[in-house]
Amino acid sequence: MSNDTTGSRTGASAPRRIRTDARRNVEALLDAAKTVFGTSGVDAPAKEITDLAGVGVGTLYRHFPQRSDLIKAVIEREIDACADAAPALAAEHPPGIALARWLERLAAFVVTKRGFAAALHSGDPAFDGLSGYLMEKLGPALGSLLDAATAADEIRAVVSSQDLLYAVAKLCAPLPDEEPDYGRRMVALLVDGLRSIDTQR
Amino acid sequence: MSNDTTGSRTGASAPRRIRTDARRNVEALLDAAKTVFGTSGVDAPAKEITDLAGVGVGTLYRHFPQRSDLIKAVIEREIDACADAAPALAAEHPPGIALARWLERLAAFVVTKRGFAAALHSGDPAFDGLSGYLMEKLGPALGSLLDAATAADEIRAVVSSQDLLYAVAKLCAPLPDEEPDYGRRMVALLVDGLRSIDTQR
DNA sequence: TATAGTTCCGGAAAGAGATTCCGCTTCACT
DNA sequence: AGTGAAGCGGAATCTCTTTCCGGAACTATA
Repeated sequence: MSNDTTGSRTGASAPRRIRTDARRNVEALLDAAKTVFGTSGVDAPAKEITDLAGVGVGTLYRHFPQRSDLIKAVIEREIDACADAAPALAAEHPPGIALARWLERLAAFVVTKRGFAAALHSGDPAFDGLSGYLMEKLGPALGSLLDAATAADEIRAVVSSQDLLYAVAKLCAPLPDEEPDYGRRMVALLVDGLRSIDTQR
Repeated sequence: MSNDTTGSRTGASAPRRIRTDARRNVEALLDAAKTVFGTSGVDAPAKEITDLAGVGVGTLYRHFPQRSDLIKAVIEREIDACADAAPALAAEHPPGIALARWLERLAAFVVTKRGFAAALHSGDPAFDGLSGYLMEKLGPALGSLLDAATAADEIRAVVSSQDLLYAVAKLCAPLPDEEPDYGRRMVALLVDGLRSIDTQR
């Protein structure tokens, strides 16, 4: 009676490890959903996703009871990937270039993932917290790039990472009739501005 | 054989007048849709709308074969209302105040109508042209207010109506975790800046 | 490795809502 | 008033979502 059936040190919160097939299915679903969302939009039939993932519908609903759960998971995964790209860039390039490259990558993400801006602006309470997640994950990543670039005297210290993040998010959520790379151009301009140390008095 | 069956002067393009009951139903549907969209979101069941409008589902689909047609029509109607408000404001207030009031009204529209930002950012080609419609209708309305205010020396002539329009549209499409009146505040700030003639050298 | 106890899976079935279709009504014009 | 077109309602149909449960697969233990 007094024995912990799992033997785990973490206690009541982790009664058992997640089954490996379950994790594999979740990954397959997220991959499939990312692809299908890109092809047919976020309102694509569930069957299209489950077929591509090679699982039954039941499995989809087990892991993502609401469609918004699936959308959120896909987006959060992309945000993570974006954050993870920062250290590699920082290692490969001088600070100013690393920052520019990373912002380009962020802009590309926001521009191409229409579903992202749509979810962010949908007003659906299911997506509350998404922009919080964005700040939380990307804020530090951007912050360290920014600090490094500032310390190396490659940019002017005039913006916070939050300022930049929101600026990119808002500028890159394009209006339909805008030229397609309006957002990217504006961000590039912004970065050029930041890096224009030598033209300053 | 050679007779025009309608007797209309406009020729082939207007074979017959639109039936008054049809027009009445369209109006009822738009009113109902506006209300229901506000209450239950743009994905509300069609029945909810037709019931409120007091018509059958068939009637909805006759006039708006796609849901996006209905959404577009509702939004365009609000845009029209916004544009129509300009002359009245211009008649009642001095130019600078009229401009400020109108921008407040525009901001309120963008902020409250979540569906607007969502449609604009959805990426669905069905909504292409919406932002064009916005520019086309609101551009001149804002332009005349702006010209009047500039002529009366109540604001500085530093922005185009398109600049202002896009600025409002983008600033007021709020991220979920932002304070709710972030957009309104930013627009107010913008207007204050425009009107700060006396503090300029 | 064999066993017991869970967790997870697939896909049929039920439910919910969207969309079509057509006989009947209402309107505009003469 | 008569006539033909336009429009209407809502039952029927179709599509997609969501639930449900018998059985398969996995993990922990001996």
